[in-house]
Parts: sequence; C-alpha cells; structure tokens
Amino acid sequence: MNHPTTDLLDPPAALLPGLRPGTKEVRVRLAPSPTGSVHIGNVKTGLYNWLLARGQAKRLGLEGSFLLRIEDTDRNRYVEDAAVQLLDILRWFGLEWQEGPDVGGPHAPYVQSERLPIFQERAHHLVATDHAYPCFCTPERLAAVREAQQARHEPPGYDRHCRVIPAGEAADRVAAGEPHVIRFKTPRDGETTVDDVIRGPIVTANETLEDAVLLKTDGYPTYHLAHLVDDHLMEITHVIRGAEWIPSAPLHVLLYAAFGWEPPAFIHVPLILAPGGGKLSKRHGATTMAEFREQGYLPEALMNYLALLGWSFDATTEIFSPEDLLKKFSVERLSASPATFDYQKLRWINQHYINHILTLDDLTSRVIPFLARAGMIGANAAHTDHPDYAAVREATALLKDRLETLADAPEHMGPFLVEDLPDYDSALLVPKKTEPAAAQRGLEATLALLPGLDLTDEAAAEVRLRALAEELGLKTGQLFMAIRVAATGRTQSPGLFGTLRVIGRERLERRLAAAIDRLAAQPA
RNA sequence: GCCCCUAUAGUCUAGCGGCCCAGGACGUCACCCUUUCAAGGUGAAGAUCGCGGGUUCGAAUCCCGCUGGGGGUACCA
Repeated sequence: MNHPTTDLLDPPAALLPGLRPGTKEVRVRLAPSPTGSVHIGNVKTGLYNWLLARGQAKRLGLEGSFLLRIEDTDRNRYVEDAAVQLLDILRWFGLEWQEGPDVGGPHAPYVQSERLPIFQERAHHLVATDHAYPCFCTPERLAAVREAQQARHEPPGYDRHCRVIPAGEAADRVAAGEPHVIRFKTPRDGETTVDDVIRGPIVTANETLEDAVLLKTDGYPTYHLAHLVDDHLMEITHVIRGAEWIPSAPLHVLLYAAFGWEPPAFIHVPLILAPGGGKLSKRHGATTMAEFREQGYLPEALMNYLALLGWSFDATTEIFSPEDLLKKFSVERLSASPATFDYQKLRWINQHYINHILTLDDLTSRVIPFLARAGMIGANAAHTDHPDYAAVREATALLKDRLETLADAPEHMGPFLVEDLPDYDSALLVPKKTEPAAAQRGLEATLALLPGLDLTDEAAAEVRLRALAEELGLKTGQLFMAIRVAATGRTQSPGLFGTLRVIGRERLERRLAAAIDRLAAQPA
C-alpha cells in the first residue's frame, strides 16, 4: 500500500508511533508515588519516558518534554521525605525533567495532593453525566460480598449494588452527608480496545471490567481518576508505564471516552523479573536506586544496563552512553516480554565503565567518597588540590582494572593509601617451595638495595630485582611474591613494580623491615 | 478460579517468510599474555528457535490450541 502524495505531505510526526497528526510536541511523564525508595523498575520506565521525549522526539524535529508528577493520593502509604529523595536519586541517575514539583511549569502544581478540587470536580461531572455514581457500600459489606463470591467459586468483584439507586435518592443521601465513594459506571456490554504501541490492539470484553472506585471516601482520587485527569490536563501524548497497568487500561480508555477526551498513546513496558523468577526483592541484591548507588554502581552504567533490559538498538551494540541512548533510542525497538535482572551483567558493564570509559580524574573523584567513608583518606579529599587527591589518583590508575563497583575501592586500594598495613598472615610471606629463611634473606637483600633503587623507574627496578633473585638463587616469582606480600599484605596485587612505585620508598622500607621482623620472630 | 500479557542457549537479546541447520553480549570452560590476581586477546561448549497442529513451494518469523512464565482481580499505585 503506497500513498505517494500523502506520504510526502505527512509531517515528521507520522514517524513516531502513537503521535496524532499535527502534534508537534511529545509530552511524557513519570508519575511515582512517594511510598518509600524508588524501585529500579520505576527508574526503567522513567528512563524510557525520558528517552522518548528528549531523544527520539527531538531527533524527529518535535518538541519533547519529560514531566515529573508526584502521585500521593494514598494517605495511608505516604512516607515523609520520600518525594525529596525521589527527586534527588532521579537526578543522580541522570534524568532531567522540564516540568515538575521542584521546577514548576505551566500545569503546576505537580503534586496530586495539591490538586484535590480538580479531581473532585471531575468525579462529580461524571456523576452528573451519568458515567459514575455514588456508592454507599461499607468496607464490611464489600468484604462480605467478596467472601460469599469466593465461597461460591465466583470471580470476586463489586456487585454493583449501588449502581441501581435512583440518582435523586443517591443525591439526597450524599447531601445528607452519608459516607460514599464515586464509582465508574462501566458499560455492561461491548468491548474496548487499547492500542498498545508495542503490542498492537488489545481487545477486552467490557463485562470483565469492574465499576472501579474513582473517588474515595476521604475525598482523594484513586489512581484511575487522578492519573487520567492529570495526563489530560498536562497534555500527555504518550503514557509509558509498567505492564502491570495493562489490565486496567481498558477502564482508562472508557474513562477518556466518558470525559469526551482523546486518549494518549499507551506503551506498556515489561516488568523486571528476579533471577529465580517472580518479583525482584531484597533477597536477590539491590532493588532500590539508593541501594545501587550505595553499592557503588555508576549512574551511566546503570542506565546502560537498564536500557538494554527490554530494548535493543541492533544485533551487536551493547555500550551506550546517555548521549548515545538519546541519539539511538526508539520505542519501536522496545520488547514486549519481561526480562530477568542479571546482576552479573550489570557488574560487567559497571566494571567496563570504570576501567575503560571514565577518565582517570572522573573515576578518582567518584571513588573518593567510598574511600573517605572507609576512613582511608581525609573527608575533604574530593578536590584536586587536596593532598590525598593525588595519592588516590595514582592508586586508582593502578587498580581500576579490578574494580567492579566503586564500593570495591577500599578493599583494593587500602594498602596504597594507609600508612601501615593491617595485620596479615605471616605465612603468606613464604612463597611455595621456599623456606622462611630464604624469604627473609630475599627481603633483607631487597631492603638493603632500596636506597640505590629508583622506584619511579619501573623498568630499571625490575631489572635490578630480577638480578637480585638470581644472585640469591631464588626464582623471580618467589622473590617477587615475598616482596609483594611484604609491601601489600596480600598475595594478589597489580604488577609488582607499579605497586612499589605507588607505595613509595618510605612506606616500602617500613613494610619490608616489619616483614623481616615477622619472619625472624617465627619459630625456625 | 476468572481476565490479560508473554515465549530464540543459564541470562539479556538480533532475527520482522527464503541471506539462519540462528548472530552478538554476560556467565561457563580452554589457551595466550604473565612475578601473583585482575584486565585484555583468542577460541570452545551451550538453542531440535517451549510443545502440537495448521497456512505456504518455503516458518524462529503468519494463524490456532496447549504448556511454561509474568501480571491483574483493593476506597494501593
């Protein structure tokens, strides 16, 4: 099917799924509820929203806005301070919103609890137009109904008891102050189609839908009412949200119709699964953004990994900077099936960014807070003129290839940053197939020739110590291992000469002497 | 129970009717590098494309059923 003429006349908007002809702006939103720390899954949907508006839309020559809206309509689950932390962690992650609670915007306020009158007005409008009705059923009655249904093995659900109350009578009872909710008058027959961008049309028989509560007894709206009214008022063009919303999407389409509004495009992104199946929980590792940050993951590595968990660019590309993602993301390439969270691969990507992508100075400044928290360096080392900065930078250069996360830094970099080594097992000083006496001789000889050794010249130092091994009749590996352990307290370290260079003559002398004492003190 | 979504190696994925007896990555294993451990390099194993029916000259790709997985079924979002 070709339409040669109209194709040419079509605006670029036609290239973006779900965008209505003539629309020049893509508006999306992330609408978290402040009920605690931000789950990684929410961040993933937030990322896709951001990438659509700030990446794909802009590439097509459209305006693109990403908004943040706080959905705090559940008074029972509200957590003090959660909203503040939410904004902080999303910014840390790298998302930027053009409109939101802290930055304002043309549709302020962006906090739903501050928009109550709007929702109440819309709910009553629905009642007035016969699309909704007051329901006076008590929680006790609803529970009893549900129990009876279960006993009879019927599908649970509201029995529409109050739907048949004459409007006048209902209005009187409301006027009299009787507690009630407002329920949607879901059509009893017909079917509703939800056009999901990544799945195509999803058709649902209306009879399987319930008369959902729109406005609660306390006057607060439910998600169904609140998100929809706000999305319309805030001119959201694409709703990108978790797949757990698919079952209630038909209700939302019906609600748009009841209001006489055009629904946005729906993009339901697949959920994240836990390694063994089921929900991702604490048991598997980090689940909230704050935990990933504490555990030393880089925001760009996390973003890279999350982007790949349900989206791909092509058959081979795996590493995407945030800029790359903005340049390459498209909703057409989102996948429809849920993906298992693979911590191992995340660690690999994190390591890759640490070792191959970040500049040394960048890495250094990121590693510093972790080292400071471990008490290895001064608390204010974060800037380049602090005396500890140069030391950390050198150690970082030497050890970055073995850091999977920033949190690994203290363990690996400790010997290079502290003055004296923590206690270690003296037996490590004696390499395999060697006697303590031989190790001691090796270390003594090394200590003796240290004054004449330029540790900053790694190649020269290596030549000299290789010769020493031969002189002593030791294998290079044996001598080197003894020195390594004396210098670091461990059998594993970066290349010996880089290690010695960074530790420096002064500390090395002390550590060699200490090791010699240890060996001398050992029972022969 | 009912409704909905989904299905390529252990995991994430490429594939949108012939180029695929299926490509990439993580993980695994081996080798190389080497003073240790990493990192890096090279290579290997691993998928009867969940199963069964169709459609078609031809299916991983389209359709149906089954099964597995996931989600929903709240005055939570």
